[in-house]
Amino acid sequence: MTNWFVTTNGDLKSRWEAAFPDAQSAQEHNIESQIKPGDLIWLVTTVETWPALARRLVAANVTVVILSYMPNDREALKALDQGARGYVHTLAAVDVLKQVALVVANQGVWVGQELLSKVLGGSFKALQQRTEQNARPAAECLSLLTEREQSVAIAVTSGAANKEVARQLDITERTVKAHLSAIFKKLGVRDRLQLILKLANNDYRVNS
Amino acid sequence: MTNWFVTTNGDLKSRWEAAFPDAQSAQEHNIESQIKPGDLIWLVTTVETWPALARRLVAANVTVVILSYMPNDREALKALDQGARGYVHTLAAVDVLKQVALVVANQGVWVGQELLSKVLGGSFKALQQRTEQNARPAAECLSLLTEREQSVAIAVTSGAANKEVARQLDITERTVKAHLSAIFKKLGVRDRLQLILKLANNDYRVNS
DNA sequence: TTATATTCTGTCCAACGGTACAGTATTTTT
DNA sequence: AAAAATACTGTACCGTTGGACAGAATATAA
Repeated sequence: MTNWFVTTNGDLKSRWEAAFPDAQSAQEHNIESQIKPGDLIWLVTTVETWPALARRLVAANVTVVILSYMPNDREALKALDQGARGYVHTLAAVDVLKQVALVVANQGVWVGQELLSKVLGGSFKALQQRTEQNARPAAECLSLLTEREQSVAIAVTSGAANKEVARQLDITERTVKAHLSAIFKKLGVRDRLQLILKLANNDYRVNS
Repeated sequence: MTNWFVTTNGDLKSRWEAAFPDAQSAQEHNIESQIKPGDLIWLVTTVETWPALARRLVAANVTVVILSYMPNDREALKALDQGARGYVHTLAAVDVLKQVALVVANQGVWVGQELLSKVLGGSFKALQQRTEQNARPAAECLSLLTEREQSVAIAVTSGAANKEVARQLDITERTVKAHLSAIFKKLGVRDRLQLILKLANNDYRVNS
């Protein structure tokens, strides 16, 4: 994995090197021919075509973080919309840059806290009104299960098929079935549907 | 800085200890008297009063991360709105927990990539659309169906098997299947599980 | 009156789900 | 040290599910 810093004029090289000694610098016109999948690209918004470039880079299977001298909501949204995995102030502290790299390398997304709450702020009220039924005695059910069984139960509760659960937990489908059988027995349900309903705390019909 | 894990019953202690050997466990009623500013509090949503508790903890100058067994958009928004700095699956891998700790300790915000893109993906309008869609689940979906299809959908959503639905509606199992196929097609779901989740307004998928 | 929508039914088949046997390895408890 | 619990995998069986073809009767709309 290589860190690439894409700027118009090679600015701020010393900062990049302080954060990532092995980092490479590149320019808008030559970056695309040098990248390898999995690389991490830091793209400064002073590159006029940054949105299109970011999109192409993302399509090429690299991770893109946008650096802006003047961060703002709209630009952040645009960055994320292009598939960028981070949006940071260009002059963020070196430690922060390292942190961002860690996060995006681990499938996370980085945006600053104020920014996030700002971006989400508008829709809070509407959402809050809708956040009502939070009763969840699902906890008691889950506590009857072993740790692994809980993982399986929760995956199933999200609608996953056995094969998908197996992939998620990196075990065979057979093992998923074994866990599920144990789950059904412990919770006294006959199948995954009843399990969902039980964990969703809806009353369910056993039979008729 | 101390890591505190707040649960209802001290569940999953082994996981916390694997991630943070020095972590302390606490319960809803005694956590507030023990914390010091700068501490990191992991709060599980099975604690019924987690939103209010989170808010008070944030006000006390500690960092709060919300852990949920069944992550979903609304809950995530609520968590962030209370001032939480992270929102993670309770059963996230130990490595992920460590990662989250690093991020929030450095003034970052952690939400999963999928969630964030779901929330931010596209634009504000898209966000609002999505929100609206999530806000009125069953009614809106059901109105797309014919009367008979609705009956079938509702029966299935209560956990009934095809045979049971057939008995309830006094039709053959074959007809139930026919209705179901139409339902799946209209609502764009692949099976009865996803149908339940859709009608239960809980179509969040864990992991990838 | 032709067309469309709705409701109902049939057979066949591949894929999925759950169980009945099984077993091994590791850790925890007694 | 023995027993129990946990995690994992294998083969085989059978019922369920959903789709691929289908077709037929009735009501409503163009």
